Amino acid sequence: MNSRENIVNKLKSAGVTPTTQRVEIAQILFARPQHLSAEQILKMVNKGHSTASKATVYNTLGLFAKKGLLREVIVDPTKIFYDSNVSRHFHFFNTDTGVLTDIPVDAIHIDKLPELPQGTESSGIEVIVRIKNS
Amino acid sequence: MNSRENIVNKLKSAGVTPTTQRVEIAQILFARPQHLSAEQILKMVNKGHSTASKATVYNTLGLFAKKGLLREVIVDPTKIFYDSNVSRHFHFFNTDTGVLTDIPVDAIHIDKLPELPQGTESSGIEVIVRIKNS
DNA sequence: TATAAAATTAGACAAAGTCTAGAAAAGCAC
DNA sequence: GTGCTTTTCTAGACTTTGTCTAATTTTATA
Ligand SMILES: [Mn+2]
Ligand SMILES: [Mn+2]
Ligand SMILES: [Zn+2]
Ligand SMILES: [Zn+2]
Repeated sequence: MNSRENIVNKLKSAGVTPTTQRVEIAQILFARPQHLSAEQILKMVNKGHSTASKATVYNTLGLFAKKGLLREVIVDPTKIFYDSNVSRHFHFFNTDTGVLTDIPVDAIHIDKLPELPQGTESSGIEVIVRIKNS
Repeated sequence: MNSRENIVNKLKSAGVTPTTQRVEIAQILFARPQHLSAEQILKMVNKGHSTASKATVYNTLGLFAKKGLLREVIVDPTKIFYDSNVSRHFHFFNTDTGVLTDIPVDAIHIDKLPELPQGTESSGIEVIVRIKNS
């Protein structure tokens, strides 16, 4: 399913040249829907057979996000989470454990959206439910 | 209205000893509803008559947040915003300008809240509408 | 006023992320 | 394939936000 061939095609379709490093990073990310930080990905890549530098990992994650292959989730003040699930959904963030979990889109209903400030357009609505262990 | 006396009482009511530095920081913050970063506050304090160290500013903001006098808003991966409006409301975040703006609570209607993961309790729902200049 | 506890400080330190300049790889024309 | 250009990758310096430490100062209390 997420064979190397599939990943290569996914990158090509998004207009991203499938280099060794990018394919390696993509294989880790797109293996399943998950939330990973840049430093986690850096470590995971360098445990595998090929390697990538810090700069390449950061550049690649930024590129993937720009091309819509990844979603950046900003909930933890110390690091960005990269979400390999780019379909519309929301998040729980457990402040005790630092774990991010998905909330299916239909589990929350939002209506009566606010009027945007003059001269701006929306680039997405985020809902974060902060939770703690009880 | 927000005289020194008022600020001192506000801190005392929250169980915070009103030291010189804390009162100075509080006067800046509670002058009006606003969203400020720690570094902005540090600069503002040290332009005034009294001063405070970096460690004290960070400690004070953390303490105020813990005591419910401030709300931390995490939308910008590079810094925390401290919101002097602790009443329930949501935010626009303009990714082009870095400016955070309030959305009144009644401008968004959320129902059908998700079930929380086992063994957790909610500590607040955040809605962030990311916007960009059009 | 004496003592203990709480708060402040300078500056070292940590961690995430950015930048630079050179090396390597990829793409392209022939 | 060869040469040439453009893109990508890299190590490591650097930046920024934020934390920590150990000594000093302030505040609370008896
Ligand atoms: Mn940070
Ligand atoms: Mn950061
Ligand atoms: Zn997600
Ligand atoms: Zn606000």
